[in-house]
Amino acid sequence: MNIGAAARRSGLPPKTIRYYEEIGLLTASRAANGYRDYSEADVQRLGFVQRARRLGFSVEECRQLLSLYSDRDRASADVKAIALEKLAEIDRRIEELAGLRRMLGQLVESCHGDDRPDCPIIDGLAGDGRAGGGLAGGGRAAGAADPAASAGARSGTSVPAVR
Amino acid sequence: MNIGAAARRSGLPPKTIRYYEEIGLLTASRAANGYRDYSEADVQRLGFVQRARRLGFSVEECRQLLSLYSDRDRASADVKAIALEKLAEIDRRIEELAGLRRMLGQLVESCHGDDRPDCPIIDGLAGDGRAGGGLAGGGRAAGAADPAASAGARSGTSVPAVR
DNA sequence: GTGCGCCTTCCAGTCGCGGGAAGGTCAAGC
DNA sequence: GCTTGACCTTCCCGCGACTGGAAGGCGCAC
Repeated sequence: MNIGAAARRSGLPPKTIRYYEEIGLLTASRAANGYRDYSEADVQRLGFVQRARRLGFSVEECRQLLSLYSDRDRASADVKAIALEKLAEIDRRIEELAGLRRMLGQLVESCHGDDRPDCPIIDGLAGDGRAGGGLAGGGRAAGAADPAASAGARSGTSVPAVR
Repeated sequence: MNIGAAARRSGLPPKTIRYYEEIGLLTASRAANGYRDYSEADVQRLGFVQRARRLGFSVEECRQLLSLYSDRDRASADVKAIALEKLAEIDRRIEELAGLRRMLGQLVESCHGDDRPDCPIIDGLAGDGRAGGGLAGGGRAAGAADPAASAGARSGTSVPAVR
């Protein structure tokens, strides 16, 4: 099976499949003409990665999950641990966004939104000190309770677009 | 004021301030020795951008907000429109994450997490068809009701880390 | 004069791809 | 046999919003 067919069957664009091969996430055998050649099992793995990505797992996490996938002696606890951590990450991200939403919502609510220049949103951003929320300076954003020993990451948890 | 002092007062790292200058978001005058020199008004603008970024506005949106900030004839409606759109974006993102959370939560719940290899999480990712949620193939993720004519973007809404 | 901390520029890397160029391959149609 | 078009290959560049580091200049205290 050529890459195009594998792409249609797995839901991943050919470019992405090549990228995954380049970074060593997946492999593909080659036909005599140099074309990549995918087996049914390959397509299975491609679909596996596609679904894992759509659930919010990073490519590196997909690597771990793939290795567990093909490990017949895995402990489901190992899989669950990864999933639980991702779940916690998603929760943190939701909390963070909820905090943003709260602050921005307050500003928006207090703004008349007419043709006059007076604007509490601008004032809040300008840091006049009257900002209620966490807009001050050194503070932590919002919602997130703990310093969050977040895994080296800036806030992201990005997921591929569905098309 | 040198860049270091401006950085401490605005909450932005010097690297970021230079970057903002490079992309034309802000400007800085230069002292005789070639050092960047920041006025009080400059520091105000830096803080403005810092707070806007922390609220989830992209750098391009910060550009618009800055221009409204320094426009004495602005209509607060213009500011509010930007903020409302951002609010909607945040809401979409939260919905999307909530959908992920739901699906992943279901998988996690159904996994015993012991030392045996049987694992509904792996099975779900492997696409055995028994996946309840939106893991199938061509479908839309979860939560998001509408095709979402989302502004050219893949899911992101990233916010700078607070430190 | 020498050490330290600050400043400057430039280059490279991050993450997960997408776009597009330049060229090879294959099957269908004439 | 020849062309056409769809497919495939590799390669490099770009995104957003920075961060890290190298190499070198400046300012001030000791």
